[in-house]
Amino acid sequence: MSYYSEHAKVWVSVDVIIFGFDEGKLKVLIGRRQMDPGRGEWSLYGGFVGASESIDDCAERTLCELTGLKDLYMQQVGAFGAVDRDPGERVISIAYYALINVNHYDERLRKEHNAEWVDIDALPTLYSDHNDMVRMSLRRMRQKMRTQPIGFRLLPELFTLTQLQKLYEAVGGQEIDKRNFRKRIKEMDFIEKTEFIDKKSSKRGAALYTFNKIMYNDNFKL
Amino acid sequence: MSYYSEHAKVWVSVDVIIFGFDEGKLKVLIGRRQMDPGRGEWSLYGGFVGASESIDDCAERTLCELTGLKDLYMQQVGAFGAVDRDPGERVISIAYYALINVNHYDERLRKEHNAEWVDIDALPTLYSDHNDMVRMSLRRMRQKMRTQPIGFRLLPELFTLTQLQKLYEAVGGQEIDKRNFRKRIKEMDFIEKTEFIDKKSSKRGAALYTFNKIMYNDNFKL
DNA sequence: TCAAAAGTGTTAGATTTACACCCATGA
DNA sequence: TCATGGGTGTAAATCTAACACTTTTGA
Repeated sequence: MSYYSEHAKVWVSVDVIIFGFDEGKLKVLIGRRQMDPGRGEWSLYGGFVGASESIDDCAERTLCELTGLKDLYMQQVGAFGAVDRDPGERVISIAYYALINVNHYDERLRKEHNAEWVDIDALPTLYSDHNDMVRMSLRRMRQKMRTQPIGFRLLPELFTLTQLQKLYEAVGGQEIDKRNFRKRIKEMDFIEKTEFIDKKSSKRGAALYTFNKIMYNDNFKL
Repeated sequence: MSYYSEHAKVWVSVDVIIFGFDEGKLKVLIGRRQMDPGRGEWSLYGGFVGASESIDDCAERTLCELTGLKDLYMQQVGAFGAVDRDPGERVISIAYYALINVNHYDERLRKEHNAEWVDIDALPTLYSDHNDMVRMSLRRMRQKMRTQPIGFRLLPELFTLTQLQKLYEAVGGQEIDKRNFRKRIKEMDFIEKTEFIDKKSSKRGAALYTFNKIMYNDNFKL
């Protein structure tokens, strides 16, 4: 039985834009493409959608194959479907972005896949239309970040307000006034000051904060 | 030659959410599905992506087949890819929304396709995951409308400020203060008052305005 | 003792919201 | 003449942006 047999089938893949935050910079995880065509070119990670796999599952699987991590924050960006976007065959690809805490990403695994964290402002030319995908993901992620507290996914469990501010600056692409920023954060009751002090970043020490997800879900989620 | 032959291919279709504005209400164009499975169910219009057709082209083609119109405002919403979303076969579908001026849509053509304009607030249950697609399109369209003057695509060339306000109210789902609205519009120099007067809607007559696309593109586009 | 990051409030300006009456006209 | 939709301005409240100094402590 085949209702649609007169129509053409195509390959569908998923490409993931993996954002990380390290050394005060927003980074993207890219690697050298391991297959033809385009072998050796800088590229996003991706995978083909299996016959009995949802596209969301495919994105999660791809992400997990690369990082070993599950339950990451992930959002679909959209489908890229120019006929000749892939130099080999006609492939429609669906882009997803994910946010990871770089410290959760096993270095061994990273090296194994030849993956590299690259500064978002210093991205090389990527395979196919992957630069477009990154651009679009960044735009979406920025937008989301303005209205929802997703940034925590890029930070350690405990973080200082300076770290948080640097993150927002890196994502937004512009500096933020320290006092105004802290004022805004203080109003978000789901960002809680902990008893811990970070002594790494300064002599004086900075209070460590944490994101209370339960509080957020109960009291602030739309 | 086939680089990816070990991977499965799938059907990919496009579904279009066609928004119109009539009688002060935001409407969606839907029809009775003409093929199995699901024949006779309320459904969006869609079409399969051809082997040598980009997804954007497919969306335009689908839209044109139904309405006879080209160069409409259209935006991709995203890919829907649950394995069993289509009751017949595994089909991944990419949703696009389009904005049309209902007066440009030939009634004859509408009837020929058994298409109906349905109030966005009174949508029946649609085929497959089409209700999700509409919901998501509406969300996106709302968001876009807040920041870009796309609403004009839903109105006649010449429109009154009351019409424009009603449109924004219908899309946003809430009433707007008349004076504040007009103040805001007055600041948008690309909305120009014409010499024409609409006498249909009131005894006194209302000034007709138009959207100056060139002015907008030159002076306001980001 | 000093360099380096942490921490802290106030004020001016800009934006947003609320609100009510007169006007012109066709029926 | 009156019912109907068209058209207009001001003031309060809220939000946003600008701005500079003191604290702590390890080197």
